[in-house]
Amino acid sequence: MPELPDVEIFKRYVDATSLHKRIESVSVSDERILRETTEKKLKSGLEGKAFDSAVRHGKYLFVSLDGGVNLLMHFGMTGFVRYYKTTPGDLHHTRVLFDFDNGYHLAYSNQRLLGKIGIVGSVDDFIDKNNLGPDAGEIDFTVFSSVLAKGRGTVKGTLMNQNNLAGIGNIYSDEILYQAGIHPEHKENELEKHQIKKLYEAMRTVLKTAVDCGANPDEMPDSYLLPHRADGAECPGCKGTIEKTKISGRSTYYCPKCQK
DNA sequence: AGTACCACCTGACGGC
DNA sequence: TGCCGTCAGGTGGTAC
Repeated sequence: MPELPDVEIFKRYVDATSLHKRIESVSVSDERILRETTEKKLKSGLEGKAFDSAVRHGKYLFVSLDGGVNLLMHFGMTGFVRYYKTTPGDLHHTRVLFDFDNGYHLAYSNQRLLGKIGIVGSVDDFIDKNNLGPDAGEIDFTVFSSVLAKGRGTVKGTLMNQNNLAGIGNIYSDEILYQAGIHPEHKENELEKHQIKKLYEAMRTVLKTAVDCGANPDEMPDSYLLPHRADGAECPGCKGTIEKTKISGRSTYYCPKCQK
């Protein structure tokens, strides 16, 4: 699931539960989730230290520890974190577990193993090295416009490309385009100025609203596509029919009447 | 340089 | 009941 709003919720969750507690031990139950590190390195880097603060960039979460080290977390499609004292019955697929000195635990769960856990020094270096664009929640209008002006692909593809701007995935690109009234296959360099402005405003509003709703579609306004994101569903705007199609291999939902 | 497609994984669901 | 294909909100490599 996790796109920018979801990861922002995870960040707040980690901030609220897991900071300033001594990490007694770290255990990895599936090494395939590790990125450029090993269980041994993770243990030696984290055990005995404490999480200090969490920072999010796009869909990545970095949790800093004393000593200039950061735990890197990416959630893929099925990842999340959970803080608890007694192992919850509905918690499966814990890949990495952090045990704190207060008897509580933080689990990084990820069913499909598409995410990753690692250790990085500087967050800025990581962003540079991976060519991540500015965070979608922070990008200013001028930069946003210049990004959109140069590409020749579909608007949807551009919004989802993490090298352009970081944090938007399949779900929220659909929502943003729906709110902006722009067809997902619109060629990005053929967008008019007022459409780019509208897209930018929609992006900001959607991301903020989603975070305010705890990234939970059930909490979102009825005027949003997310609660109606199904083939044949009723468009909350025009009462027409939501259609499903595929754009660059990803399932895409949109309203043909509202989005031109 | 930019875009399209497949592989990486697991599990749920519908059809036969 | 069981097997099979398909699909799922991400990313990175490779091939055009």
